Amino acid sequence: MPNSSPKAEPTPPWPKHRKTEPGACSGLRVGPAQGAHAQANPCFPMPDLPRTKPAALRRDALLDAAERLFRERGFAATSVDAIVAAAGVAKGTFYLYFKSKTASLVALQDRFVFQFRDAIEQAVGAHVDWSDRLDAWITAALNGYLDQTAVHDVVFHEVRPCARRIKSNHLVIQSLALLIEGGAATGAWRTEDARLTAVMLFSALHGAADAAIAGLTPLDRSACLAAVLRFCRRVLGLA
Amino acid sequence: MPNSSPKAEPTPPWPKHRKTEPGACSGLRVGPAQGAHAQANPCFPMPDLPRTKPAALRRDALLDAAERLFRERGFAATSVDAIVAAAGVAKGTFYLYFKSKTASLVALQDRFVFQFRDAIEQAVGAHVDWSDRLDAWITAALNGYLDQTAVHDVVFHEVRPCARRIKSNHLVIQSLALLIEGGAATGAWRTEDARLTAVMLFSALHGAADAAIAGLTPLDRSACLAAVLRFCRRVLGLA
Amino acid sequence: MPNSSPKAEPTPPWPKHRKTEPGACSGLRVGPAQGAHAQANPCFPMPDLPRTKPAALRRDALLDAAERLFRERGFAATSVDAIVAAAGVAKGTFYLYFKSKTASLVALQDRFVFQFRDAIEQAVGAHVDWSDRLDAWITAALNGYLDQTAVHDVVFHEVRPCARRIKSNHLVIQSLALLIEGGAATGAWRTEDARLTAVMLFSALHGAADAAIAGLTPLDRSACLAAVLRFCRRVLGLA
Amino acid sequence: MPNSSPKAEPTPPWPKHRKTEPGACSGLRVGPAQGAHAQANPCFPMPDLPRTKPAALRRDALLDAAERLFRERGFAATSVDAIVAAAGVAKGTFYLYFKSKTASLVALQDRFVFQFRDAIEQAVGAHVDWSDRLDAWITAALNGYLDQTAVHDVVFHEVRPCARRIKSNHLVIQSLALLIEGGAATGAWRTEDARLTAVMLFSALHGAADAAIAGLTPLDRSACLAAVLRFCRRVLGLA
DNA sequence: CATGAATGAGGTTTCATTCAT
DNA sequence: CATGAATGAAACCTCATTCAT
Repeated sequence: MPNSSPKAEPTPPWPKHRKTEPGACSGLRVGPAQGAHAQANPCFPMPDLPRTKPAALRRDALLDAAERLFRERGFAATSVDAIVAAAGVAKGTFYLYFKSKTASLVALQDRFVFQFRDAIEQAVGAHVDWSDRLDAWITAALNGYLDQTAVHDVVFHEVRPCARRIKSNHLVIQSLALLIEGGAATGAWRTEDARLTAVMLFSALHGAADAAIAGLTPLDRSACLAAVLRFCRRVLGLA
Repeated sequence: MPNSSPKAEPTPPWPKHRKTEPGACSGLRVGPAQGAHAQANPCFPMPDLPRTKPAALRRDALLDAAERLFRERGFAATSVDAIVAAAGVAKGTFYLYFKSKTASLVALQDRFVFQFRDAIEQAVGAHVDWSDRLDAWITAALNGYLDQTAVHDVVFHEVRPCARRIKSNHLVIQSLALLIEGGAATGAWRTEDARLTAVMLFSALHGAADAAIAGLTPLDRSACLAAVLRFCRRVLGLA
Repeated sequence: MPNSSPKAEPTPPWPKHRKTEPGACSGLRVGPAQGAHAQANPCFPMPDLPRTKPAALRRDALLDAAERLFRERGFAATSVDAIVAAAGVAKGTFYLYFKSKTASLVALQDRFVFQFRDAIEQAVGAHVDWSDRLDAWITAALNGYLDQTAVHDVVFHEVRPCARRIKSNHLVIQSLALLIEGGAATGAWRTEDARLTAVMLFSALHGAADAAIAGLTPLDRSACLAAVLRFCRRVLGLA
Repeated sequence: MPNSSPKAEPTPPWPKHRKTEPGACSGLRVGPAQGAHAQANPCFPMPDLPRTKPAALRRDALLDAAERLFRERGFAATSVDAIVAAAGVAKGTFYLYFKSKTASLVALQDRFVFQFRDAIEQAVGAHVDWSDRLDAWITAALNGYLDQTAVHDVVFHEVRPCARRIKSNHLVIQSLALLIEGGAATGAWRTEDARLTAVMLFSALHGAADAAIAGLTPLDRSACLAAVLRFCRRVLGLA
């Protein structure tokens, strides 16, 4: 891999090695031209560490690298070069796993959604009382959001056409809407339009979290949670 | 005559854009290349309209063109070339008025902010009763938002680091917070934390609007407004 | 919607070169657009010669092209476009090997320095007598300089802040200073300040060469050399 | 340092100009478009200070501004915009006095040459003894050079095609050559080739000054001068 | 599975110069 | 004498993607 380019040597020191003289090569090639990598005695070449990994692991490694970089510098500002450097693979490898840079963002979204939803539903599932379920939902959502802010942002913000935020959170809101409907059906609370209420409550929660993150409210996390819970109960006529 | 310091980047001070004596020149209008001005029948070319305009008008024209294009294709997808073509001026003229493409986006934000705030405050100012003022605020905000969605999106979405949305809306939320505080002070309603309540109410309003735009709720605009108003009143213990 | 901080330049993080999803792309060789490679008869298109070369060769080819063009038209007047055209590669390839146009000039300097120094020291090394060594140094330097004038000029003239010429020649002068000191130590000649004497002798040599090149003196190369040698000996009290 | 060809257009004269008929004026022009100048209260307009100056003064002011900027940032890196800003005039005014940016550099060269030569000849003229005249010449040249380094550099370095340095200093060297010849004619010293000796001595002086400026020699100005004088005398067989 | 040299369209920005007022 | 809005060619540099090995 005769890299004489001035670009910084990619993070991982364990180098990848290009192996051979290609057969149909131009007569010009005078030497082995192995670049600066041939640090070992060329007479006793290292038996080429295996560079391969199970596909799933490699894919995850790439996804991890991408997520970190997207978070740190934004999607558009992150080049595929940077991702592969961070993952310690060659450029082509990236395209072995993702059709495009955008495709890797979508993969990240899937990963996020799956985990986020899972966490909420698991929390809710532990309760039977409707009021408890509501509290659990709100709590899990707020915590999850606060914990994953950076990822959430990058994953849902950086896409054009900047789909309405609501749309992105469709599944999560649906979950809340069902909860609200369920509670209403059993008389736990009253609501005119479960779906729209869910939308607004979720948005309120989101906004409170954003404010907390932005440092615009002096409240700590638990106080924030308390405020959101109170807000919800009031909307649903609980308190 | 070697240079002892081997790798130091020598100060590279040449201008990057023109390397040769320009000689015969740019300003020379030799052909029909009059840019986008030639809107009239090319068979009867105008005898050289003066191309200058008062600076303010030119600036506005550029801003208008930029806003339209940003709305239609997004900020990043809009090239300065496109903007100047739409405005009917040369590329350099753009940079006469804005330091960079990004700077033009900022100018757009300023314009938007000014108008949006103005509209809300004007609507509120027409009422004295606190409840009416609240309703007016909500109504004006929702309508304003629904009317200006496209601009709003482009103007506030395309910036990194995607500052918390809440932050961007700081001024507007502040306005709502003051309103809520004012009402609370006179006993028009009760609230524990005017600021956080404002944040959440504004977010809820925003979310409802987004849902309406995204077509996720079957309600029309007035029904949406009614729902939001009801939501607000409930939160403030009014109804 | 409004953004409270009015004028702050928002971090502008989008990549500057590609704004839309690239989709089907550049690398795709769809047409005959094979760049400057198609040197063979276009009627019988080569079945896609491999375009890759060992990095070192490509780098050298680029450097050669750059040197020639810099010499012919000057650094600033040479565009990267011209360089890559001359080297028969795409624009991006240039930036694969050099971080910037300036960086390629630096690479050229390195190349020149290496060769120039080598030549002088090799010539000197063939002698043991101090006087012979001095003559050899002067001769090699003058010849080398006269032979490489064009390269020398471009390589050391085009940089700002036009570091004192002396500085650029630091290594070479150092070599001369050591020689003078060595001779003085063994009583071959006398000198008050070896370093400053080296500086002045080297400058005198340089000046004589410049005059010869500029055609300001009617002497041929050997006469010029003789004059410089005589000058030096006189300064060192040899003749 | 003088450039022998005084007024010659540096490079082929570039054609220019265009002329068009103004024709009818658009109705769009609404104001006088006075730009940012109208800083005073428009209701009580300042009675327009006269902005005009005698041509010679304005020209000098522009030249001063240009010299300072060229010195600080280099010729190419200095824009006409910067010059006019520094001189406090409008862009067009610059072109009223200089045909191009390059022309202003040439004007600067003339100014420099005139002053430098004058200073040396005046110093020499005060002596009659040949040895004193030589000393005076060297002293004045070294001092003048050390005092005017920055200007000298910018004025003689930034032009393409980087004429041999020797050529630029033609007049000054000629002056030295005549001095050496004169002394030789009267038997004050001996020399084989006055012209070449002058070249080399001047170069040595130049080199010593450069080294001093670059901080490569620990000597102060008077020590440097002493060394150069000693060097010269040795070359001419004086000491 | 993996590599990495090569591509090249596309973008932003600069600034010398003109000319109508 | 002076202005300054407008021009527009031309430069540098980026990076998503391909494909021969």
